[in-house]
Amino acid sequence: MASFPQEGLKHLAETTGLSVSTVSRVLSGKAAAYRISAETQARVHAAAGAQGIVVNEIARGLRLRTTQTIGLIIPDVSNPFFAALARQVEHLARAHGYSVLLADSQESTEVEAEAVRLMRSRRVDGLVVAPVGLEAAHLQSLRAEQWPLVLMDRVPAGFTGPCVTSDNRQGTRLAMRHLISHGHRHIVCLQGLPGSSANQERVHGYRQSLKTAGIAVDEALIIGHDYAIETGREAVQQLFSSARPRPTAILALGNLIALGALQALRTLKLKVPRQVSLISFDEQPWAELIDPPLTTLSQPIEALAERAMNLLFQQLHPTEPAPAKPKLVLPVTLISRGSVAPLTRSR
Amino acid sequence: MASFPQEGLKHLAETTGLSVSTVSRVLSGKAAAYRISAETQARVHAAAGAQGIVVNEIARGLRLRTTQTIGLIIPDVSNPFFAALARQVEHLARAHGYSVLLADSQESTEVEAEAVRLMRSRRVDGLVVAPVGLEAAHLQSLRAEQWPLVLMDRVPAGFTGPCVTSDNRQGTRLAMRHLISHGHRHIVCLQGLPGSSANQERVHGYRQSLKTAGIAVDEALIIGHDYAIETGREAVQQLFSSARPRPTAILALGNLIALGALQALRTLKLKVPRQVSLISFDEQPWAELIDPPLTTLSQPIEALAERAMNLLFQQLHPTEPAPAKPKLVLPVTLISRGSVAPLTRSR
DNA sequence: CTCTTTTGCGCAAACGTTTGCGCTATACCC
DNA sequence: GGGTATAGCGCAAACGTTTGCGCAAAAGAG
Repeated sequence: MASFPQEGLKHLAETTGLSVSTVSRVLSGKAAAYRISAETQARVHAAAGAQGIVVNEIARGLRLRTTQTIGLIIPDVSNPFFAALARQVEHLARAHGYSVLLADSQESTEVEAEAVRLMRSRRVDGLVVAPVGLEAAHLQSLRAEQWPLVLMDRVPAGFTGPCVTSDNRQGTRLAMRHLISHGHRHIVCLQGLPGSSANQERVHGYRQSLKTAGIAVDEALIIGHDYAIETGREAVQQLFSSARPRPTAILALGNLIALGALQALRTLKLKVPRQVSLISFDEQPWAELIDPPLTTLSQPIEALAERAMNLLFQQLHPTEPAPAKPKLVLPVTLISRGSVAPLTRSR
Repeated sequence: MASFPQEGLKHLAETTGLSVSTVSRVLSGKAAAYRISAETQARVHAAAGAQGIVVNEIARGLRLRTTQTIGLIIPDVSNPFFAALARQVEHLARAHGYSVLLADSQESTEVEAEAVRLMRSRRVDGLVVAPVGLEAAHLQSLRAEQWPLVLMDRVPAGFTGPCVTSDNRQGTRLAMRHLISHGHRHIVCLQGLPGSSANQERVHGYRQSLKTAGIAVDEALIIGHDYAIETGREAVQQLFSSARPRPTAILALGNLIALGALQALRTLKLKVPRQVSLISFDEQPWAELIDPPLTTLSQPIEALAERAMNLLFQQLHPTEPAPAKPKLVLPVTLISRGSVAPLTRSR
């Protein structure tokens, strides 16, 4: 497919009357080391400029055992949080001369494992993955084979290796302190993927905060099973239309979940924040424009990606004797807007 | 990097006592065609199952002159419109056995051209690109070399080849009819990238609609220079704080632009829709939750991606004598919410 | 029992690079 | 002018597959 005769070092060698070796050396900047005359270099460059692209990276990859490619696995690229991560990863990769092979795992461990297999067979130089987070085996085996790897956002139990996450406990604690200090006692926790580390830590922070405040944990208030918008909607729908005393606040553990919650609250005709207060994980451009402006927990997306890529590059180009097994945890900040109100007797 | 001894057909051949050829034939499903005995096949499969991944796709790609990879170039993956496109493209690609090499052009023609060069040297089997749309040369040259290619969303002037876009004129006409029927005469057009085709068509629809309604086009009301949130904000800031008679409606040609506009309107303390009506391109989950709920033009994202991929697969696996040069145009729908109000004398 | 056909598999070339080594021609030294 | 050093480049092997062809053994035919 797509083969013009004028391609490859071979053709370049013929048109210049030189050998493939020489052309290769000139084009890969090894001219000096191999004493190629300035005149010959010029000849090659001229011819190379005349043609378009020249070197076949596939053949190069085979010979050099490196593809200058990093694999990126993301649970859902259309989730703006991950989209931003992906963008940053791609930029940093390109800035360092790497291309990005993208896979969307659709929050499925099986798809993710399959993606890992694929990336291995494609011989990516390294992997940065925001895992589903329920299984570590396929990731751990990469490490066992010394395959450069960094995890972002979530890290499954049993994974021992470099990773960078937000400080999820601190995040929820920030949010819970905010809610509790406004008088809230019945706080719903709209969780994401239950077994997944980020979610677990957030839920842990939720429980801990309640305990610290001397509030009993009502397990029925921890609800949800993934990060989808529909799940948030259904959870709120169900929880707020039941007979039990109505909760007065919601902590949504993801931006899509919060959107779903808002949809449900609207159809239930519950006013935010008058009747229900809401805090959402993930800061987004639309957060301040929502009705009411949404109080959010902002994760340092760029920093997450940047630190992750740094950890990866350290593995790709080892200089130091490897700095232990770094687990970076980056702070989350609370952006206070209008979606949280003090609890009043009015209800 | 990342090299375990137990990898590759070679090793598999040694452990089974067979030749590399035989192993290759079994693993690639050519067993029958080469009369490999059932027993031998079983032996290979057993050994292959014991090891993990086996075949080196790089070497395979070199030999077979196909990488089972498609290149995806996107102006900004963090823009939810493109993120959704990217997700869909990735899914479809994988469903057909292809991987996706991702590049984010950052709305820069140079970066895009560089990305194309890269993808060519990486020997992707085909390319699907949402181009910046200002230049066609680097894309057209791909076509000249018969490189399978499809454009999405925008198509630069001078490009002759398969592409699929939204019906941008129809979209703006829908929006303009809506606004004009509500009595609006001074309508701002917050445009995206001026020279880019999607934008041009949208602006064209804007002008046409005004003319049809007998309204003079005020060039000063067509403002903006890209799809960024800041640009939308600044444009509105500037336009609505100047002395001239205040426009009563805004048509934003992108979801981020609309967000910027809303930010600016809020700081200017202009009420939507009482003082300013607003319609935005791109439907998003948050649109209905904005204050006020946003009237939007919904593009058929999944369909765009799906049609584009179909056009690409037709090129990758030609069956028919090639169905001309397909240019697909998909309809846009108006979702009417609360951000448009009838013009009153109140101002 | 010999000759032909079929079965089952391996040999080796090729894909397009990179690179260690070696070869020739010129330059330098005395 | 003979010998050595150096400059400038090409040969060929190797990376890990796939595949046309060929060869040995088994099976079938007579």
